[in-house]
Amino acid sequence: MNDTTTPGADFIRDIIAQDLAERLNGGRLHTRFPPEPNGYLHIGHAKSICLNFGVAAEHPGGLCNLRFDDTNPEKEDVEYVDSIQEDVRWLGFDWEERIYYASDYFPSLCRFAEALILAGKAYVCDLSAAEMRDYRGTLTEPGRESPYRERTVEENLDLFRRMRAGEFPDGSRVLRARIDMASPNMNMRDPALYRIRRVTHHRTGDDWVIYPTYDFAHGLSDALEGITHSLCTLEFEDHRPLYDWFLDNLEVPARPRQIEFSRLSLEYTVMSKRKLNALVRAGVVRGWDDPRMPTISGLRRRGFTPESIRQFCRLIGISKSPNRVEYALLENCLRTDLDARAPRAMAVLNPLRVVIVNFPEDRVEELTAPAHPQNEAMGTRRLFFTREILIEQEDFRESASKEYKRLVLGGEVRLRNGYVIRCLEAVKSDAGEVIALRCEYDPATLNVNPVGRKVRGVIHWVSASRCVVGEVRLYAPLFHVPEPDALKGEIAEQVNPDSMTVLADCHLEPGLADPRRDFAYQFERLGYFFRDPDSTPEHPVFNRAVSLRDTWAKIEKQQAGAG
RNA sequence: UGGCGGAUCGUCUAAUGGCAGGAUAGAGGAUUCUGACUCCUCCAGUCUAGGUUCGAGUCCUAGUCCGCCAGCCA
Repeated sequence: MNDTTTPGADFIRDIIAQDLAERLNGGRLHTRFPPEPNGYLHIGHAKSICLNFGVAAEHPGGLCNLRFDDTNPEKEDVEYVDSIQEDVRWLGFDWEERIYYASDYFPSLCRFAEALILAGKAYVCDLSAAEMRDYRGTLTEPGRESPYRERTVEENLDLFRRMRAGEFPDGSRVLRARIDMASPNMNMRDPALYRIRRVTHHRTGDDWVIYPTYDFAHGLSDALEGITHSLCTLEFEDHRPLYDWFLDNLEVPARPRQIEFSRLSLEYTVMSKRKLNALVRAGVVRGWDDPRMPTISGLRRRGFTPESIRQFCRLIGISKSPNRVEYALLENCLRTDLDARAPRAMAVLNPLRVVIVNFPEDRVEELTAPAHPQNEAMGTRRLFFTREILIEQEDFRESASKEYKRLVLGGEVRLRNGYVIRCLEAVKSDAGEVIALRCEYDPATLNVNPVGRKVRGVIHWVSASRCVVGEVRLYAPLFHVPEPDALKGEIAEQVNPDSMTVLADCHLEPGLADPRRDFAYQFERLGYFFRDPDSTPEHPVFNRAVSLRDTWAKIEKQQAGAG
């Protein structure tokens, strides 16, 4: 897939181009992707990754760091650190040697804190969390100044050092910036800079009992790394004055600029790590990488390609507008990518037995089919035609209007990559259901259309004896409403109970016994399918990443609605 | 009754005072050994009301609606 179609300039790229033109920061461009390692990355993070790494790659000398914003050990874990790196790499981005951790800056941050204390711009506050909330005021009323706000520099320095030395219990004191308790911006009402937490950190162990807050750590980490453009989502807009306040009041080596954009919302799914975590914990999905999850690992397991996700991020663009992107757009990106590249195969999901009465019982005929109908370079594959074959149950009707382009009693269809067959008889059970078909084949129709008559259509099939039996999992959206965030109550109780359908008696063409593990196949007429890691050599398991566009299903639905 | 931000086809997104364009979805058609892909055609939009201007999606004024903010989360 061509990654460069529709470059899609946006307001952030415009700002950056202008900054570069004005030789701001000496003409340097340096961004960063700053995840907190407290969960798996999702498609919303992909948007940020594509922006940050993308914008850096577009300019000569542009760089993008990977930085873990690991300032809250209570929620963080190395499991997430590892998965995040894997996901960013898989998406196709490279931070080279520039992998950083906010926790690496804890000593520097401490020095910054002391500098603020020395300047009379930070103080140790003994208010409890509840008292602090009370003193903070409300959205419409100013807050009140803490009784500890006027401590001397010496006292503050002493207290802060003793906080760090572990002399005080958890939560008993915080270091606060001394700004303005009457600010209409709540973030400026003497925000907390450091809190006491005796929690083992996944990188620094028990070295620290005080940890910096996001606001204090983030902008200063940016400055320490020489970041020029700090791109983040809209909910941090209110934090920008504070971000700038730290840069203005401390001696920092660089002057990064924070720019905010809208986070991604996708129809029929949730995006908050809290909610995704709840789904995992409640067991309604099989893990962070469940193919129904909007996580990078879930999309990967489902069969999405990095290219399709990057293309999606390109198409949705970057803006500050509220948005909720249609799920169909994501699916379309995958289809477009896979249509060009996915090898073709045949698989029957709901089998119906067909006996070719004029084909000898012991004969096995080898057929050749292209791996891709529009791309000869992808080569060919071998199929086996036998007296007994399997077709899709829904590809046969005893009678149907001529709009139905499949097999009917007495009618002819072509078996994809094979012969034309005519249905002579439907064999029924005592209950009256069709359990098998008796058909005859026309030996003159291999790679040749019959003369003087037109077949109804083309259906897929597999040999009943020369095939492998496997499992196929079909997926529907995790939620049945386009905006699940608006649902009330426990998120785990709201998931679509039919979000996964397991078909255990699927018959696949022989080549699928040992499928490629890096890429999806197109099962012709059904969609794109990707081998699931639950597969064993004896029992392949495939996930349907996305169906093909299904015009017939749409017609049938309309007719059902009209009738 | 506080602060910050946002509003353009159904959806996402361009247009930086000068032809409202693209993508996707939708409708119709062509083609077809995938009811796929591809190709062609069509439908469809500037939140409201005033104002400035030769000219406004863009600037001004007043509204409306939506989002975020009262963690020692990020």
